[in-house]
Amino acid sequence: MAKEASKILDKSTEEKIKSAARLLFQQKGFAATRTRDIAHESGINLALLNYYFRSKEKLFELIMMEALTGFFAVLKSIINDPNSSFEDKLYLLVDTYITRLLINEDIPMFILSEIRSNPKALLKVINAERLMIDSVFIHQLQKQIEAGVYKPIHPNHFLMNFMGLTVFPFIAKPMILHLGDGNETEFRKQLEERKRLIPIWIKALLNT
Amino acid sequence: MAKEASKILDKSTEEKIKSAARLLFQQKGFAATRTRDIAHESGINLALLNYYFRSKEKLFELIMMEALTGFFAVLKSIINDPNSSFEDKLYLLVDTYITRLLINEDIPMFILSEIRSNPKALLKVINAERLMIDSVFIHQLQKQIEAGVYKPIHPNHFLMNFMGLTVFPFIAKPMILHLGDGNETEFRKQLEERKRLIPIWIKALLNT
DNA sequence: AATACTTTTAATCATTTGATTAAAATATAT
DNA sequence: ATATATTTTAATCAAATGATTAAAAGTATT
Repeated sequence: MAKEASKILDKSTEEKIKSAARLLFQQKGFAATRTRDIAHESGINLALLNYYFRSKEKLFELIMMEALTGFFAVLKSIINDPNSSFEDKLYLLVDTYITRLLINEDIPMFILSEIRSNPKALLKVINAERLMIDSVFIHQLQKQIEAGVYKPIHPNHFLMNFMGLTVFPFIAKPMILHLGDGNETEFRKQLEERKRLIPIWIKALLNT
Repeated sequence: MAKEASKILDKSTEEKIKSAARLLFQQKGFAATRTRDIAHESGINLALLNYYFRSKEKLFELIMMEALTGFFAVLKSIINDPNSSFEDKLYLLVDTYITRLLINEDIPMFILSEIRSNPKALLKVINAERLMIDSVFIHQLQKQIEAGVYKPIHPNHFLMNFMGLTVFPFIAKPMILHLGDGNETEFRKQLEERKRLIPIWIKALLNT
């Protein structure tokens, strides 16, 4: 096989394009991103984008699919682990997601705003229907409620509370900074604090 | 003056365009909205859009400004009312915003995603710098904390928790429906429930 | 009714934008 | 070294898109 060297180069340009596309799609969304900007950002010729990925749409689908599978793979593995307790999962989910989102702050807005533009296409592809409500995590919560450890709560409320507390700050960051004291370093420090605080708060909600 | 009759017509077409623009901009965002779609949606000739509003940008700025001022006017009047207690404000904010957002579900995603594209331009225009942190609402919270009614919490955490619990469900609706039981009627009923529940939960957080 | 002003329309423009093509450059195989 | 295959480039295309224009239609004023 004489493709080793070229395959490496292939992958290198392909990956350059993907990285630039990831950056721009996540920052500006599909509609506001120009293929020329992706080409420029990755330092390649515009035609190479179509050579490697056929079209802007195809490239976008690839980037989005990778973002979604990355997002849900971690979620699935945590919430359906039969060997960890409800509380374990709570800590692990908050810690894992805040850590990941501090590295890539744009992911939540990217996923949620593009899902809003095209909910069926994007959500049907990933195999996540009733993912939460049928999970070990939620079953464990319901067991705890039945056992009297926590007060009754509808799983949907729990889900909204949990995601709201964890994910919302990343979505609303510019507004929160503006309405608050506007210190970004402080903001990131507070997000680190929330790894510890959110599980405590969630448990407080569950006792109310 | 001979403009009365025509003024009414003016306003009617102007308003038709604005309504269509509001609908499409809020649903699809600035970049994905075509002026032709606005024209078609409002049943007017494409040229009238420019006749009345000069450009797509200008029309967008108008729509966005009205959305922002509507959003913040209510907020300001509630959080700086010296005659209501902290708890009063809590109930009123949650109730007012959930009621409004149930009528126009797209507003939060619209505002937050467009602010993300252009934070300085959009946030500087509205006079809301440190709006929350310098409000009577937050001052009252701090008094209550000093008085030992609530446990200490950083105002930013409070703000993120409060907004997260209230606003996040509207932003993540398609995903929440997909991860949960997918019943939209049920979802709306749960949002109604949250008017009562969020203040209770917030107070639970503040006691933890 | 005649005139002036405002609103609306159809046609068209200029740019932007996603995509393609044919040739050049580079790498691989014989 | 030559031939073949792959990758890259510059030039160009066609459609989409925001905007303009000049004429038509409608309304108000005298």
